Amino acid sequence: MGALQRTHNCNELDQNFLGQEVTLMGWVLRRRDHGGVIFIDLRDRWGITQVVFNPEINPEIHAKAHQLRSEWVLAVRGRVERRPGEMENPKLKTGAIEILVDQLTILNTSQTPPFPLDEDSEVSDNLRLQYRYLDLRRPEVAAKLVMRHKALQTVRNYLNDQEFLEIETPMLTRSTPEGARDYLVPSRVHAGKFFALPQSPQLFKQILMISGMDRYYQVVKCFRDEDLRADRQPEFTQIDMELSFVDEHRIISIMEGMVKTLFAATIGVELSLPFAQMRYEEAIRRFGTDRPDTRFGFELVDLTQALTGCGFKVFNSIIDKGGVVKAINAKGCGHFSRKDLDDLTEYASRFGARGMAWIKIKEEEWQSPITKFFNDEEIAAMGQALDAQPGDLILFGADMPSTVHQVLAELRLELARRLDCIDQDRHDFLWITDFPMFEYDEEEKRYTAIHHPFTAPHEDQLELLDSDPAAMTSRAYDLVLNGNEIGGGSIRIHDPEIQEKVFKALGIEAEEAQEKFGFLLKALAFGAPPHGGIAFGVDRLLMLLTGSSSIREVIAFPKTQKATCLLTEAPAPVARKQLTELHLRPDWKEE
RNA sequence: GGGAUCGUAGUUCAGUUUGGUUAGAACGCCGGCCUGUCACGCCGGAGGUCGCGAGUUCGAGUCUCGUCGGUCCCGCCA
Repeated sequence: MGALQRTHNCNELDQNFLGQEVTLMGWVLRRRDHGGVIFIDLRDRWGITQVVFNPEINPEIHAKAHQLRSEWVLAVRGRVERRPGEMENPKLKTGAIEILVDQLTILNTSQTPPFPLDEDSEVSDNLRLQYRYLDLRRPEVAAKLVMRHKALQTVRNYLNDQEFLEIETPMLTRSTPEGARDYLVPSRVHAGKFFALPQSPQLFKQILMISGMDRYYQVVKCFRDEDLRADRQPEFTQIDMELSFVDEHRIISIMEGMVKTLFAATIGVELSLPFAQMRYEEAIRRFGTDRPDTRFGFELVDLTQALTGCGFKVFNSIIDKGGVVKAINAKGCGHFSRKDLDDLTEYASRFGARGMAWIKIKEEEWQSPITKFFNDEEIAAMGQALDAQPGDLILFGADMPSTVHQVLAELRLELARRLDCIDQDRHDFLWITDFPMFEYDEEEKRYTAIHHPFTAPHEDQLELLDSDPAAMTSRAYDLVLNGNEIGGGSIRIHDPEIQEKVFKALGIEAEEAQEKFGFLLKALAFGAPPHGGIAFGVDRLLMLLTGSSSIREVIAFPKTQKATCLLTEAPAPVARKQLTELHLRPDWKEE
């Protein structure tokens, strides 16, 4: 008798297979030992099938089955039987049948698992990540990796159909200024020199366009050595793309097709095209953020003009210093208690608010510690601007614009969460366009690129490069879904002269530009086609598609918030000899 | 770099407010019984560095300080 060969998986047998001899392989999910008959739920990647050991059929095998325990690995051969009488289990796809076992091979035993795999019980991240291989056996966890696979396959098929080429770019590349902190790899061959892991394949994909590849994509790991969040890991995956001879409209329309295909294939949602678009300026003005969640209201209203010269000193002095006063009308929140308001104020303070004025709109009066400072005209103006009705609550932000915007943007999200007024079935896609080219960095006393230094400005604004860079807008675009940035890109500069001017505006001198980006400038001079691209965050996208609360859930082997891997215990010390080879001398205390 | 929160049996958690006898429950695990269960049932049993270290106290799971780890957030990062 040879070794058993698997004939089916644990999710495919039903009445159509009655009477067939089959062989299944999998893990013991649960055993129900009645002394006589023994039931085992056998689990594999696909599902669960009940296998039965009956002492009357085969006493020897039955005795052997008695010792089976959780997560032992089995091969069973037997006949597919209809379950007797009322014994069907509607919860299982295979619930109408069972396997009457006449041959059992124990392929492996297992220690008792450190946490239960058979239910969706809460297990600490600590344990889950330490025993990630067990965690991944849980169907609901495995399902997320399955969906990730399906999503990537769908995207690849779509892009292949659109004549994109999948091309790999180096993981060992050079560190470039701007952007996030690099992960560095010391060179053994060149003492004192370092590779950097890519933050994105930005320059390579542009060079591929210059190479005439025309359309490139890659499912690619990117690395940023910054602190982690629920939606940020130090290594993450992008669907990265670049196209030649296109403008932003063409790119946006191709991407909309891709996203529509993706949503249909993964979660069966039919999106209607095209997606909404909004200029950056409008997003900030109405929502305080460049990634607004448009599933609910509470929009920002600018009261600066209406309240200039008002009797409230706090507002006045802020306006005098160039600040703004904006407010949101929390419709129907007039009943909020003092504690509710204190909580919101405390919440606002996390984002830089130094206080939060509020007004409760009552039938007979405006109830607030600050109403007395305003005259009738000001109150009327506010009431009209905010559409204030009895029962409403007005929340104010008064500070420099960036602080006000951040605070009110976070407050409106917090309000929506508290009131539970977000329609979870909605998929609000929104393109944000016309970002500023530059923003002024107070610390470094220079302009930095909002997107990156290769983003093209609008051509009719080129003369502003010298006179007023801050007023320039770029040909960049982000795709936002329900308040989450899931992708972003731009049309690039393909003219080396403009590229040099942009570097100059960023305070990067010609010499430095040559040293750091000389290879790109040189390439641009050899007939670079107009081109542009975009990249999607695969992990965030999958987090949204699976309804997960962290991207760790959709990454097979994620890192903890302190950027360690609990499974492998990386990072770890290395032998002194390895350091010497790399020309590194440790200045840390050795164990 | 900073703030918040959690850490008690293999797991999930109660006990910490107000320090005081032998630290409990459920699930899991082990043993026994059980021929139709599917979260099987019944009976019995084992299982604890209360994260770690100092301190206060006659006495610390409980109070104080430090430290380690998980998570969330600010800064940082597109």
